[in-house]
Amino acid sequence: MGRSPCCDKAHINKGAWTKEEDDRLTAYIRAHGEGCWRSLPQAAGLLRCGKSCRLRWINYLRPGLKRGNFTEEEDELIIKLHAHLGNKWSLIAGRLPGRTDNEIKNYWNTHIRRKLLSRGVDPATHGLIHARPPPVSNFSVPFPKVEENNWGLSSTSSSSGSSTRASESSWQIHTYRCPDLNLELSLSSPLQQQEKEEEEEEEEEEEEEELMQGGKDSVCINCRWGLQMRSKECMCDAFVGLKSSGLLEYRSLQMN
DNA sequence: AATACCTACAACCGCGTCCCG
DNA sequence: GCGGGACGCGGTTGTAGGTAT
Repeated sequence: MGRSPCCDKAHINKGAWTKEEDDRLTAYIRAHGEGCWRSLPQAAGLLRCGKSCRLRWINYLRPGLKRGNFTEEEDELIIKLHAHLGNKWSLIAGRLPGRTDNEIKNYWNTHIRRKLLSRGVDPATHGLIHARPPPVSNFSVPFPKVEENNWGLSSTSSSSGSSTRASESSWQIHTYRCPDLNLELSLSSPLQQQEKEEEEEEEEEEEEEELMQGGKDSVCINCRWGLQMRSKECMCDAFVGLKSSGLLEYRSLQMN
């Protein structure tokens, strides 16, 4: 059962790469180019798994890689892209020349998460930590009668698995949950649902372009709902942009 | 100086997807 | 259409080096 291992683990090196291994891999790829990672180790005389070679090449040996600290501009770009794309590190890396997905992922988990937390922003959702629930009058959605604590000031330790180390355990992310409701907001008209789906790909590309141009008319959902930011300056740019060219539309509200 | 704890990041693992026969 | 191999991705772990006690 299960897939066969990618290589014979009994006869491969693991752990940190040596200078000699790096040199061998670099020399081989310079001579023969990338490709067929599975057979590369043997051909290059390396006792490594093909995956390991690929990772080493892509993350460290490949020419054109930027090493060293991320700039403030890169930080902000990563935050914007993450708000837009989520944990699609490879897509994010594609927007940052010279940076690798692994590097960005690590940087996110070690630096940017903390940076966002210090701004009062939940790095997982890009929403506010300790945010007050929006005034009920702003909703036309008929929620069930609210019981005590029904906004469910829920405490969850920050999300992403074991990278949330003990040092972060003191952080409690408080998010307001709608009681027993999985409320999915869709911004599309039900009548146009099918067309919309077909257009989504195009729009996504356009949005990405806008994003790259500085988020154009993006306004964060918190501003849209008139929520106060904890810090004085609004960080709309850090959130998924909702186009300010039109009102937030609830034409299609799906309650699951 | 010794030890515990923390941080950063390189590397590994397993799964999903793609491609080809 | 199906199955299997290879690749790519994201999550997770291991560990070296730094800092605090």
